[in-house]
Amino acid sequence: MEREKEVTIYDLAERLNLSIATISRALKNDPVVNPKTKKRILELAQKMGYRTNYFAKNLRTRRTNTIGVIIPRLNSYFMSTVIAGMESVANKAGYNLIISQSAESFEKEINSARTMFNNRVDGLLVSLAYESNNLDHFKAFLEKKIPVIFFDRTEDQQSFTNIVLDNRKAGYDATAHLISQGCRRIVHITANTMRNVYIDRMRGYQEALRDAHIPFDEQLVLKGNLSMEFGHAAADQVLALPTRPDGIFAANDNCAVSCMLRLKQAGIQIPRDIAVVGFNNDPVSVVVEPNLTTIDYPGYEMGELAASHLISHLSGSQLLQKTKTILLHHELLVRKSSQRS
Amino acid sequence: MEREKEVTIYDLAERLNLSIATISRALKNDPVVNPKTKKRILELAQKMGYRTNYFAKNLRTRRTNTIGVIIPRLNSYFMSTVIAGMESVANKAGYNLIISQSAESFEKEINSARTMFNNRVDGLLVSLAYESNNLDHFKAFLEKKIPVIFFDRTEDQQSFTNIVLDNRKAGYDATAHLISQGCRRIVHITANTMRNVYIDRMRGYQEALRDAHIPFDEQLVLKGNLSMEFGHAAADQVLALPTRPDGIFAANDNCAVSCMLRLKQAGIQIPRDIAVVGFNNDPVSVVVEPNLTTIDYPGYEMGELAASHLISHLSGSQLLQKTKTILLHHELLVRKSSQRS
DNA sequence: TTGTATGCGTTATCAA
DNA sequence: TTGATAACGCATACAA
Repeated sequence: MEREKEVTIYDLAERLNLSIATISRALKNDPVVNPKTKKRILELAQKMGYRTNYFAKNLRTRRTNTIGVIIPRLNSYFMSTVIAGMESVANKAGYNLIISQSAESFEKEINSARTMFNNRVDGLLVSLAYESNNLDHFKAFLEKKIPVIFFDRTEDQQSFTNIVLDNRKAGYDATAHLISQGCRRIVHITANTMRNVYIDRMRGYQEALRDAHIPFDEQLVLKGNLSMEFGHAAADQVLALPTRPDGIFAANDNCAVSCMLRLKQAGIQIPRDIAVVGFNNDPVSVVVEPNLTTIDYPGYEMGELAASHLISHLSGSQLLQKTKTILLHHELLVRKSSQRS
Repeated sequence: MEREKEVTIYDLAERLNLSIATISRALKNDPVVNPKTKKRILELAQKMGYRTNYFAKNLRTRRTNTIGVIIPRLNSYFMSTVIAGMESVANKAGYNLIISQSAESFEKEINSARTMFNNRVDGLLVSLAYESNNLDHFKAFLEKKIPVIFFDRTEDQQSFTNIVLDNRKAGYDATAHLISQGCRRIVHITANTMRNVYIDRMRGYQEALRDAHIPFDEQLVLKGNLSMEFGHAAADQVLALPTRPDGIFAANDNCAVSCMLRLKQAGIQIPRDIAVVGFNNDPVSVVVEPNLTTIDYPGYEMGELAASHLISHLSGSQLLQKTKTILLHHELLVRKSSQRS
């Protein structure tokens, strides 16, 4: 696997009878170097196929132009959209993305964090795993002043910036909508975790009930992993309840959809018997029949925002370096699955 | 953005009154160093929070342990599954993935290739853009003996390894199945590009027709970008045909699904009036009603295979370094959308 | 405007 | 088994 030798600034210097210092300056477009010589240098560099050695450069400058991304899973529509947004911004700014999946495991997340740390990423973008219950594995970044931004799946803390939806409000909106359609006995399908996004959506659900003077019934909260399989199981649970519910608010579209499919199999009419609202605006929501009412979650924008926020911080153009929470707007998209009137 | 200073092997050497050479050896677990001193070194390294400086290391060793991945788009179920498979293999082997999206643009793909080259990736995994019509932008890799593997979207060539499905066979299977269900007038919805996957699927379609003595009708081939929007448009075209087709083979599930939705809107019964087969086994195929018959495309396996193939090549454990084509197995999943008997 | 010299943190060669 | 030392390719402080 032998490599040919690379062209370096020494080679260029020798050919042009200049010092490597001048070459180096010319290559980074330093205004101090004579335009004519700069031109000669750049032309020769081009001709000889020179390419910057980023390892030497990084070794010198102690920056890597690399952003680490830790996410639970890549294979969801939402997450791949987020990554697409990040990649687009990062690429334009000359940053590379290194992506690692925690597979919802705390242990793997810790591992990923260490890898990112050892790879000396300039900054880190993280969406937490279900299992993660503390942020100790990010302390090292804090100590080295490497910025970390959490997005979507976050935790309340004072040390890092969070970028999230107003999940409480979104949960409220979804539930209030069901209530406005006449639902009184509303099931909430959510994740079996303390992760913020689910806690907050549930809180919104509860508040909407309270505001409508509907008593909260623990029995109507179904918890699982939000997979399509769990959607089926949830439907079975719904059907087995002594008094049939008339509405379902699911914390994710995939789960809502598979739940709908099972309910329909069982002869339930949607939305007449049971109205359904999901979360995320996954493309599948306009495939299922009736189309699923859902909360639009701007994944691409979230990715762009997280990346650009981090990068502007890194390039120092960010005045306010303080920790904060950034809220993205959501929107309730009303479709057939919930419209009774 | 000042950083504290890092612990280096010099610091360890000083503390232990050893040379950096010994430290370096101990850290890479060189058997030549005394077990006792090795132990002392590793303990101190741990205690002082030493971390390898990969830039120095890479600068010395001329390897980066980084794999570049260039793909058209990240936000499809198939592609994110592929990436997930790659990431899993790469991570275990100590490699990082750098991902770049070409957005189906030839120009951006060239750009991405250059970035990857400049970042000195150890190897490259590529799925070509719609627009790409030559591979000149990968010549630099060839010259530097940096291995490149193409997957899914490839091009016939002698220089690099391809990992693909037997798209011709898959197209044949899909079409033959429709024929077996009594279809005689079968539409093929495909991409507006010369990319291998689509050409081959179409070829299989034609061969299946020929074997069944059904004349090929150019009019029944609908070309577009395979988006959901195009699925709608394709449905409209189908409905506008003078003689109504009785079968549709679409080169991708998303498009097949949106086409089905529109046909149903128009009062067409599926599969009775028109039977439909898709491609990819996207989760949406079991949401649409009736469930979509499709070709199972093992994305995760393809990602794993591509990455492990590349890595074993890089680590030299690969005996056969010759260029070749690797075929993955596919499977026709027969569901309701095509079953007439 | 250009050049000299040094260090960034490793690995690896040669000696001891 | 360990040590001294020379690269690796670049950026930069200081000098000219």
